[in-house]
Amino acid sequence: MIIIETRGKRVSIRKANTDDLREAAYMLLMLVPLGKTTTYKYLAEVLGVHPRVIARFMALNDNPIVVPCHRVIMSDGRLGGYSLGGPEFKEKLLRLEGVKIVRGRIPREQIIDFEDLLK
DNA sequence: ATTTGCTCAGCTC
DNA sequence: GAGCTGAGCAAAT
Repeated sequence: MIIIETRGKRVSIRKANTDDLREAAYMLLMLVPLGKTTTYKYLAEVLGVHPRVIARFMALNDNPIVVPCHRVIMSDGRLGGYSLGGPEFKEKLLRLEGVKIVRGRIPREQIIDFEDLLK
């Protein structure tokens, strides 16, 4: 995979096949610490794909044990979907990890920013 | 807070 | 290759 970065805005020239992108997505996700979350949008921005593609990748996650796809939420703080047990289960998992959910939303502080993470 | 329209890669056939 | 779909987004209401 080749990623060219121009003035802060990322432009990716994707010679990568989808499997490569998938793996990249999973690896980034594994950088998200316990008790924090990230969003489909962030991941999409970093990888230079459409957010829905990230969602698709998560849905196809074949190894939920090592890939914490429940930590990926929507950009507005709402939970988004979860194919293994539904959104209720996703919420349960997050609560279990110490993520606080306020009125159906996850507060900003608990959503990591890849800009910072990758420094 | 809710509705509306846009999106685009993956999927299916 | 054409058409459909969606674990989303953003603007307008």
